[in-house]
Amino acid sequence: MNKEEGRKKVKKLAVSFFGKSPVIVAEKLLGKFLVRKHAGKGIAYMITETEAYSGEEDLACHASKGRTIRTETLYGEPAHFYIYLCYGMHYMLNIVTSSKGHPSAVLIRALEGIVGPGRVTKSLEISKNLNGKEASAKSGYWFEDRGVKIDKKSILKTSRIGVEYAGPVWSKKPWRFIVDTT
DNA sequence: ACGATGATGAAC
DNA sequence: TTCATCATCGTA
Repeated sequence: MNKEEGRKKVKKLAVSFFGKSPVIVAEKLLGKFLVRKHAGKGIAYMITETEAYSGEEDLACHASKGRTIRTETLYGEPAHFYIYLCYGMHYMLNIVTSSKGHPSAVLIRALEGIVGPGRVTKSLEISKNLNGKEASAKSGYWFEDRGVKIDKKSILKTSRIGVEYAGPVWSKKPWRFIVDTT
């Protein structure tokens, strides 16, 4: 056990953490850490902004198109990464939630000091080859609880970004969660 | 305000 | 096979 781990309790998030509705998981991921194995050590980044995408009925969720090659990952096991290319240049990092057969995921929109979903994947060198892989030491990316407690009152909830096409009902769902650091 | 840039799904 | 669309970002 190294010094950092000795000071605070560090718990890797289990599959069961992700086996819930994406709205719950999205909020609970704030203050948790995304850890990347790089150059022989784990570099941890605190998660500060997320969005939930929930099921085929959610017209903003890619699963609203039904089961396709692309959405297959969303229909799979929770705690697996769902990565796709957006606007031809940016990879989006999502983690599958809920249970197998129930397509849903949480988009990681920002980490501490890295704001924006495209910047997150660029900074951590995440690309499509992580799609479908489980969050684990084996894939090189996983999640940890490092004992940071986020006060409910410092969590900002807004509608999701860039999903106007989903119509008023779904684009206005308050499923974007941000740690208010002001 | 706008162009970059390519996978995806739906139409034909 | 073609076409419009897109969970964005850097530059102006």
